Amino acid sequence: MSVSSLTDTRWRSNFRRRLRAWYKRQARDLPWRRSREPYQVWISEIMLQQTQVSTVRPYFQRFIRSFPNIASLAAADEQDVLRHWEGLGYYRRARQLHRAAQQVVAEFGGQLPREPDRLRTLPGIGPYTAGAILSIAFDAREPILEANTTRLLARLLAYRGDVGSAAGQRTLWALAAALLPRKDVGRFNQALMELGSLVCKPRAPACNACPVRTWCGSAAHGLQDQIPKAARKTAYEEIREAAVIIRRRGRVLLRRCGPDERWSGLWDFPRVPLSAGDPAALAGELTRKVHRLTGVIAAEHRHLKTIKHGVTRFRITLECFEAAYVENAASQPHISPQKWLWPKQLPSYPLNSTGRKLAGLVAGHPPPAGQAARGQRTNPRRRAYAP
DNA sequence: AAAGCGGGGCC
DNA sequence: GGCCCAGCTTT
Repeated sequence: MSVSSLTDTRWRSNFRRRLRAWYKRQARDLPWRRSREPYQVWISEIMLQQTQVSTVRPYFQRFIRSFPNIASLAAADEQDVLRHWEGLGYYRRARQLHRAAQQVVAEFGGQLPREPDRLRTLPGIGPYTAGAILSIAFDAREPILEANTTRLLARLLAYRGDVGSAAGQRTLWALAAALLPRKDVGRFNQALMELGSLVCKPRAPACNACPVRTWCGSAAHGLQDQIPKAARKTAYEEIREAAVIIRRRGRVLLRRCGPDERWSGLWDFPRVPLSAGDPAALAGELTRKVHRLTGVIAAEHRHLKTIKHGVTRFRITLECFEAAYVENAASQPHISPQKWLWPKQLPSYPLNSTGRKLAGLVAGHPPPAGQAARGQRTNPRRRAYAP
């Protein structure tokens, strides 16, 4: 199959027929396929950005139950929306989705617009998502291009260039557009993705089970393992950080991540970068950095565990500590909100994944009785100051 | 054009 | 341990 054969009408209709027949038999029963309501299509497409189907499945159901329509999402608390996103990653999606719902209410009368240009003005909706919503929900004749179809179409074309380059994107979008049927466009687009996901897989594609192998340039030459060309360079950076559970009379200190840091909008235990100094200086470094971050002085650090995790281009070794509150000695007001929370309150705050793990430790290990008593002496109970 | 943004599945 | 995922936005 080559770009020049795009003008061959008969070829394209045969391709579409084979693909649809396959999809009719093999389509998975996914929650978001049970409704073509624009709102539900929208939610699913945002959740599915860079996120696998199996991961999204339970999130979608809970989200729709809690926010059944655009108006209820627009009226919700951002924290509540984030809580439904907890664990899904790319939390900017949730904040943008929330803002977009408010924009739809304010500017579009509460209905998703059917015009591509207006749909694209909503935060979080780019070329793919707009095409997906318009074709699936409104049966508009709009192409899509994402991970599955990029691989599928590149293999069909035996495209040897970089599929991520501007030229590669132009070529593949053009093919996606040229293949579109006149009607039932959404089902066709989903069939392309499904084929890419179930058959035309990244490794060991099941070419023998492929309904469109006849037209595949890669299968014809045995190139399916080399196309698309892998252009990924990981280049991780190893860093060390520390997170501290600071206990104060039964409660623990949480802070909300600011707009310019990771996990913006989510809550986390106080977390600081750790220099690779000698272990003896660790306690002092922790006390100093946590104080600078939170205004709170904590001591008697006890190491709990080490968690390794990755985010974007960092491999993080996270040293988790427990510490006792000494005093609040903030030299300046802190922009990011922070709160002392009872362990039972933690589940109602949106946390990042390591924060969630530490929250589990808090619940499982209540503070020793002696520590609470010591905290009480150094910090006698008093009335809260009126603001 | 490249970087930032998460977390889990899978080999 | 590295690759991958129904991408979008900012620099």
